[in-house]
Amino acid sequence: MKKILLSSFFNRKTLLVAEELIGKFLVRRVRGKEKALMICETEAYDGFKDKASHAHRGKTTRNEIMFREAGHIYVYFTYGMHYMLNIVTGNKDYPAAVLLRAVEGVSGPGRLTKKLRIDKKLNGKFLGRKTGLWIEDRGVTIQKKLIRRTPRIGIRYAEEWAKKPYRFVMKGKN
DNA sequence: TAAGTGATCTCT
DNA sequence: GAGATCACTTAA
Repeated sequence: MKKILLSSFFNRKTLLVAEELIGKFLVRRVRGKEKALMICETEAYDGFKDKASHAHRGKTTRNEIMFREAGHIYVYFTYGMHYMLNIVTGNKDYPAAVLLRAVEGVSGPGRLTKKLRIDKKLNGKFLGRKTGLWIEDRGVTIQKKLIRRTPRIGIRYAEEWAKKPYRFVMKGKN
C-alpha cells in the first residue's frame, strides 16, 4: 500500500510529525526517474521559543517559509556548501519544521540533499508529485522501541534547547 | 580536530 | 558595508 502524505499529516505537533516520519519514504523524481528511500533520522524545530530554530528571532526573508502552511518545503544553504531539507509543520504563522537528516544508505543532511539533487529551486514549493518531491507511507511501521531520541546535532549555542531530545533516529540503520 | 565555504544576520 | 556565525563534511 502506498499513500502520499498530505498537509493533514504535517499539520500536527512538530515532534509527533518528526517521530512518525521515521519509516516513511522520501520520494524524489529527477529526470523522469523516481527514487524512494526510507527516512531514518529527523529533527524537530518547533516555534518561536526554540533557540535552535531559525525562527526564534522572528520572521526574515530566509525563514519565512517556516511560517507557511504545513507541507511546504524549506531548503536553505549553510556552511558555504550544504543544502538542508526541511518540511514545514504546524499551523500557518507558527514557525515549525522537521529537518530530514538521513534516509537509508545516506547519513548526513548535506549528503542527503546532494544525492537527491535538492537545492534552492525547491525552497518554498509544496510537497507533491507536481513538485517532484513528496513523502509516502508504504505501510512500514517502525516499532517505538526501535526509535531512539537524542539531542539535536550542531546546536550547542542553543543553551537549554540544545539538550532537548528533539532528534529521532531509527536503530540499526546507517 | 580543524579547515573550507558562502549566504545571511546583526551590528555600524 | 563589515564581521560573525552557521541545523555540515572531509580528510587527517
